Amino acid sequence: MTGPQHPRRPATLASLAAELGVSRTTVSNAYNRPDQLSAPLRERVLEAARRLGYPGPDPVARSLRTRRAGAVGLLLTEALSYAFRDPGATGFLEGLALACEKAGTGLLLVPVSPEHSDVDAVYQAGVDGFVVYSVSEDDPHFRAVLQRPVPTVVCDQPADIGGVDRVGVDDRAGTLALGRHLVELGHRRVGVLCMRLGSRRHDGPADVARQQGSSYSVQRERLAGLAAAFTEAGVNWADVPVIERFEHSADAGADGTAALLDAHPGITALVCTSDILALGALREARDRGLRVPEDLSIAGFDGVPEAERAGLTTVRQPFREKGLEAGRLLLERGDRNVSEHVTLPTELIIGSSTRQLRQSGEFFSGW
Amino acid sequence: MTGPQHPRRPATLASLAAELGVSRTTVSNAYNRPDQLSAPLRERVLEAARRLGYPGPDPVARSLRTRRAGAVGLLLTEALSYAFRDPGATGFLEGLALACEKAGTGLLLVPVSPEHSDVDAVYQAGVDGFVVYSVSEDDPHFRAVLQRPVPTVVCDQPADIGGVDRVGVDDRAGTLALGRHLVELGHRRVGVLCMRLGSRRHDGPADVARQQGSSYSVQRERLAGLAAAFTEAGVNWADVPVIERFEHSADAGADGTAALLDAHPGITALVCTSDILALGALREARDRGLRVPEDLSIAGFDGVPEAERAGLTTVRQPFREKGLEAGRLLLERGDRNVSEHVTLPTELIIGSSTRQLRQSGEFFSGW
DNA sequence: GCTTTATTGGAAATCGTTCTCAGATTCACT
DNA sequence: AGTGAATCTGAGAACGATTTCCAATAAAGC
Repeated sequence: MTGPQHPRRPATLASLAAELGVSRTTVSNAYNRPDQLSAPLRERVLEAARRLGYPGPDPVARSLRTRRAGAVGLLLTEALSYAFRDPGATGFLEGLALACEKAGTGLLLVPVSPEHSDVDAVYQAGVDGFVVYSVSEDDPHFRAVLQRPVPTVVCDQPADIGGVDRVGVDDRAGTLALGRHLVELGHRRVGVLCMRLGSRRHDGPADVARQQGSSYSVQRERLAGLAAAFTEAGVNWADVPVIERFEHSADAGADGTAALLDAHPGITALVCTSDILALGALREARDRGLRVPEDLSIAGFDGVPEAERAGLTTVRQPFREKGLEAGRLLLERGDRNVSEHVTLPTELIIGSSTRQLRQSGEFFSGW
Repeated sequence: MTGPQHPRRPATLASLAAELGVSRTTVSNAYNRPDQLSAPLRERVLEAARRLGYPGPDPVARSLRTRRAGAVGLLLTEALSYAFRDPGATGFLEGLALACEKAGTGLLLVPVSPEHSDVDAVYQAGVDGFVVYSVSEDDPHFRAVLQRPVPTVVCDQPADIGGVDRVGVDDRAGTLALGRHLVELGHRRVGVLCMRLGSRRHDGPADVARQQGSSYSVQRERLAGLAAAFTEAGVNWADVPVIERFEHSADAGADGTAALLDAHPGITALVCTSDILALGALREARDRGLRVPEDLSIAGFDGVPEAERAGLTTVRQPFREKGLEAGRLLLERGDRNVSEHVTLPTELIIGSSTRQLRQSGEFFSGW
């Protein structure tokens, strides 16, 4: 097998044309419009290209001229590499990739590292549009994306950005259903473990003001849904302990659960606003000798495979479909002017991690 | 929050320069060489840019001029979307993404769908180099990549391509160790379930000729390692049934296992050349009422998290490191001329799915 | 006050295509 | 042979920036 041989001065369309004694147009047509020139001539051109090692029209020059890059950019939360560890993000990516491959469009992952905020990467990306996956409202990279004169689709957050499409789920309805489920089971003394509410690291209790002022609308909505469910059951939401964790990992979930249980040993149910956190909560509960769900009910959000395998009660959301839909919005937009908003449904999955509260004296408040 | 406003005729560097009454060079310098012009002038330029909605230098035009795209292309096996379902591929992607984000380089996923072989996508990609992940030797997309006058790094396969870098693992040594492990446990009557050996669909037995003629060097090597291990134990490799499956999924693994056990009920050990297949094998064995490892030993290859959780005996390979290394080879290559080959080590993980063969009469051949 | 030396901004060439439009050639048909 | 239609081909202008000189101005040295 012979390797690639690259002449030090690579051939261009012009040099090939000169070599053949034809015009550049002809060579260009040989590649892009086979019907615009005779078959033998076309073959002659392609043969010469092969001989001179001409790899076909330069993609960058072509993009400049045609004003089409043939790729969409993807801006992700956190570090780029993190996306491949998060099951929700990979599901989304799979759907988006599916839409892209169907359209023959490339998918450019924009390098974003949490440390140096090199917004440059966004300005450097040669793309026809952007998909933004779940970033903070004040994310500088997102700001940069909005500057670029290309269509943009946001998934999940930020919500309510004028002029851009959005696809998401009804987070509030999801946690509302989940909260009501727990209420029905008799739970009144609950604790909540949520994901980061701001861009700056904060690990600890989050009061109502912080909850409502969060720059992450998804968390805001999920907490609001829970608040509504418990408020309508007569619980004073301000008394419900909400613990926030900056990192999104099972370890953080376990750690947050420990803090929560230390401070509020009396809770009978723990709601985590993501499955990853809930998996950590399950671990921590077991490590403490608490039986789930006998001693403590635990619920999550997202419906990632690992959580469903563990029998977690959760709210399932269609990650893959979100990716597909985001791709569709971006790639199949004609020249519409109005922005579209798509909200996909969620589904309450009742697993074996929640159950009817034991009717033990004072805490029972059913019937 | 106000949305992005895009003037219908977007400003260019030239129009901005005209507006300000300065030259294009000055505007360009304001962005790229702040030290080349006075601070007040620079501020005046940036202010005007803000006012006119100029989003900064066009990335495509800049790429054309500077001959740098600021991105590397990634060519994957199969469909692009498949990569996000395969745990090995996601591990690799995570490592590669890590290397990219460190270098501030974008990662362009080249759209490849198994149906229409639109090699165009490869020629369309504006990138400074390619990473190719585990494709067939005769893959047309790969051929196209070799045509492009940019550096290329291959991960896993194809091996032995002149002029391109490669990173992989010693597959043969891995299965050699695995095979010897089984031999030590007393197994002589074994069956093998392997991944696709050719680009065209084929599901069924693969004789030695087909094994050695495979266009997938990874499978070739893994089978060769097994052959070596069992040959040195006195087993005639040609008698060892090897079943091939085109799809790479647990379902295919279960299905292949069923075929293998139907045709060769006497085997005491089953080696799968990937963990995904092995997970399906475990399921099928259980469905048949076979106890693993008491009635049948099962082993895999790759060391994906799910398999290790299941206690599978396997050969672990460092996916993430492969990605990191591939990125390093591509991004940190100075202007070296010789191609580099990196081989990372594997590790035999002995789980609970293999055990000493029961000393039952005629089949026992230990001591 | 005159020359030397930094500093700063500008003119023009270039990167490799595609596109428009007009001119040239071929071909069939009367 | 003449005509009109059909088919190809070619010259030049974009596309939007960067880069290499060069000229002009300002600061400094004697």
